[in-house]
Amino acid sequence: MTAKKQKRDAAVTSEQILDAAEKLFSDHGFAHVSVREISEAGGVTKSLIHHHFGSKADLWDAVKERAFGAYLNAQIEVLAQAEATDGLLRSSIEMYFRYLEANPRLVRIMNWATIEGDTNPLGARLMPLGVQRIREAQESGKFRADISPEMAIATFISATTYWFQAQHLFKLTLDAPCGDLPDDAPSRNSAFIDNFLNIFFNGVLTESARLVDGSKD
Amino acid sequence: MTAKKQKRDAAVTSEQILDAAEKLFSDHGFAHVSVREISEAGGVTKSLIHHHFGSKADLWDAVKERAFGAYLNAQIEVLAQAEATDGLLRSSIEMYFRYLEANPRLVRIMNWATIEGDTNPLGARLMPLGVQRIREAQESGKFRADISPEMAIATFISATTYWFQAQHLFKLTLDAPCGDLPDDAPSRNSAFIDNFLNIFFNGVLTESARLVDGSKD
DNA sequence: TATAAAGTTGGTCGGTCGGCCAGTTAAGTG
DNA sequence: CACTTAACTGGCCGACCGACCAACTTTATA
Repeated sequence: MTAKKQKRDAAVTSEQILDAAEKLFSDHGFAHVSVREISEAGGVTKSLIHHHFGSKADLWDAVKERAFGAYLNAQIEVLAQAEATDGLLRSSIEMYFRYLEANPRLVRIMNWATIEGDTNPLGARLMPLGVQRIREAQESGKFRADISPEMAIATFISATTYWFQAQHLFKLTLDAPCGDLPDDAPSRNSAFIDNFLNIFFNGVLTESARLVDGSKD
Repeated sequence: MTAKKQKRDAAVTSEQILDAAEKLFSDHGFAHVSVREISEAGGVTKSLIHHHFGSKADLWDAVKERAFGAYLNAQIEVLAQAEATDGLLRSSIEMYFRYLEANPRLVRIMNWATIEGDTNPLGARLMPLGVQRIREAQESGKFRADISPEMAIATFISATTYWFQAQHLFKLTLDAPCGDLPDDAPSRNSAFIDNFLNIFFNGVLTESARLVDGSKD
């Protein structure tokens, strides 16, 4: 162990609290979780939570901030490395989708934050970037000019986000009627994003660009 | 007054309670609302709520059941009257969208129910109906064969539902960067559904069907 | 009208909540 | 080492919660 063991470390303790709170809050929502539960789950005293975070609401804010911050960092990294590639929009959408897939807790936190009226910063950050890309594609004649870039982005954010938000609903309704779809979550997710990208880009591309793209009809 | 006035009417009282509960629950969620608040808002005694509905949780169930039931009745009516028309799928999607637009409280109740793990019956009812229609369109060569009907329906449900769920987020992100979009909610909703249907059907139709449809490129 | 049934009320119970505070212990500093 | 600061603890408090109950009033029934 390179790190010397310490009996007290505010940073470590804070993260323990945040971890426990994130799990409980994302599972059951802010109102359904008590500070006592969090303290027990995190192996700390209830008073210690108030010492580090002030109030229960402040702790919830801290949990959200950490979760959204982690996503934004990942997204910035993704955009930086995807800057050069050609199918930037396509890969960005897929990246966003895969990130949500890999972080179900973030999906639930976003959902709680949204329904409680909070302004989570994810969409706000994504929107202008994507809009700009679509505008460029429209000017170069690849994308149809009669679609609104903002609404196209809203469509993609909505479709992908809600897919994970309501995954257990879709699982329910998909299991019963049709037998030709995969029944494990990963393959189902892949099937969804493939179909979505297929529909989305076929609907967005111009006639000429669609032929170049080589999409089958 | 044809109905004789009664000082006591269980049905009327129940609806008063349900109305107050629906408003408060949809606004703030189950956990954030107390039975006392509901009783005060509904002009009844707290004990009366327990008398009529048993527990707070049972009241919440009753609220959801009424809201979903009202939607299902409307949806059945819509499907019946749209049965004859040609663009059935298109009009069904638009009907669903307009119903959500007209009933923001239902949207929030659905969201609360979903995030709390409840199985709301809306998607389950819509899915098989829409899938069947898409299958027919595929067999008649109007829709592309390489898309999954189930995933196409999931895309449309996701996009439309989340649009209303996160409306205040979109409003926020749409206001700042772009000035060419309408700033009132109704026009914005129309702009969204127009763009979505435009993209969706262009992405779903076959080459030949797209030409017949007369969609501009 | 007698009687049962249902609607309605105010009051109260045990329990849990978030927050606070006085006191204790470990870490940092000179 | 002494001393300050920060991490941490246990216990307690008033407020509020959902649920329950006994009593009272109106409606329905026969």
